[in-house]
Amino acid sequence: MNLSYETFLQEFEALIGDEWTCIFDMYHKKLNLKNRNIATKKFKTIIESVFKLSHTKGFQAMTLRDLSQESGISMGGLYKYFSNKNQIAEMIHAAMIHMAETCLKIKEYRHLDPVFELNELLARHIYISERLKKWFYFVFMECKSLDRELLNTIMASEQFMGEAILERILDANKQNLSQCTNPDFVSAMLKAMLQDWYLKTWKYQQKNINADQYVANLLLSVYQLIQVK
Amino acid sequence: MNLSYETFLQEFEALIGDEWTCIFDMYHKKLNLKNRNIATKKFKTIIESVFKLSHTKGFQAMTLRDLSQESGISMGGLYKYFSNKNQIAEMIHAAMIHMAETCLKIKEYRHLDPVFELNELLARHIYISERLKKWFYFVFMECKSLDRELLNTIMASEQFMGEAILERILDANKQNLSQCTNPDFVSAMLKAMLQDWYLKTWKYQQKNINADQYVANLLLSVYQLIQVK
DNA sequence: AAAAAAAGCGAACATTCACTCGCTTTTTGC
DNA sequence: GCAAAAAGCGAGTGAATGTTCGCTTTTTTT
Repeated sequence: MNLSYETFLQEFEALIGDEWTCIFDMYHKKLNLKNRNIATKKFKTIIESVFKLSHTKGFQAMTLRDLSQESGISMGGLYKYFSNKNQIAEMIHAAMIHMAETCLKIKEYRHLDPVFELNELLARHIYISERLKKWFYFVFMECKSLDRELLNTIMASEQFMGEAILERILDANKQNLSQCTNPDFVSAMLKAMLQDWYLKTWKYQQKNINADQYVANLLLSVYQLIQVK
Repeated sequence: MNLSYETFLQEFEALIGDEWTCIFDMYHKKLNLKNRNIATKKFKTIIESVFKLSHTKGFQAMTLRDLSQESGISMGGLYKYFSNKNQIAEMIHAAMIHMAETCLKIKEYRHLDPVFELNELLARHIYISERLKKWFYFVFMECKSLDRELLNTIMASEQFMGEAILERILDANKQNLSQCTNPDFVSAMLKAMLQDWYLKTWKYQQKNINADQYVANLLLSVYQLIQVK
């Protein structure tokens, strides 16, 4: 059996619902927001405007007047949904981390076939970053507007992923399923490819490669790179 | 024969000299700078300060007061070396493009063994981006502070590189030197790896992988991915 | 339907920033 | 060694930005 993007999406919805209610759940108390219906819609328009503006001019260069105009919400109105500009970035980061971890950590992979585990790991990462494309892109590009603590969380989960990949390759070698001569480099390569998917979305869109095809190609490359027998 | 980073550095010096005189040559007329000796030194301290500050807080978030303090040059003094803040970014971009193109285009690769050509292409790119690490990183992260024209130049040279890689793979297939079933994906993968080298410098530094080792690993992967016979 | 609560508004405020300019110091040309 | 030119200085300026707050409109509760 192989995971597909469609089945992943179902899993995502069952697990998280959607990103806007997730943000609401995380922050409504802090911000004194009562009406879930209204607030989730506003979060959607605000954050999508933030994504659009920071994609073209960057988060720091985006002014709150820009955001007000783009979202159609007044300055005073905006401030009901965050307490200062930097908190917007923080909310996006924190919610994205929460969603990604919820999605990636439900499965306990250990003690299965390491090559299969590696496939699962890579596929799930592509799928979650496909579902949350703009979130991943934002977090990568704007991580400098962040405080140390959140940044550390991100770095940690980055490293966790890198090590997980490496471990599977080493396991596969140990179990004589593969003979990879440069596991460190190959795992770095695979991580770079996970990143490329959300950093260069336009490129793959232009080449008409969807998430499933990308995963298929990635897994083919894994077989060649670690020389699965 | 194989190019090494050391021999590349000699070539670079012979061709360009160093980055600061390059910037001086490109901009001294516009800025009315007369003393080459003084100006190149100042450019060095200013731009290195820009790299440091924009690495930690981003170019947009960096204020000219920050820059003044970091470089030890007064506000008025700084403005002798650029006419407005955004021009700093433009100068860095333009100079970096100029240096990279000078380095990459001297060699006319066509009509040799395509696999050899591919190796050369990749190696040269790693080496130039190693020599100009901070420049490449800055251009990637801060390209949003740019006007359309310069951005287009960058995009064009990006695409040129991608196509050059792809062509070599297709040629190798055609000449029956390799049998790559997914040339589009493999070329995307190689490009991603070129980028990873200057985006994640700290990672490879930590793993004690230098430019030559990186190239060697990359070339090994090429052989596996395009299945050289 | 009235009253209370929540959501939304935008002009006003204080602050910060990029940038300037009159001046001093250093370098260059003779 | 002196005059002219170049380089360097930093307080001052106007514009723009993040943030607030008294008020209006909409929604919820009773």
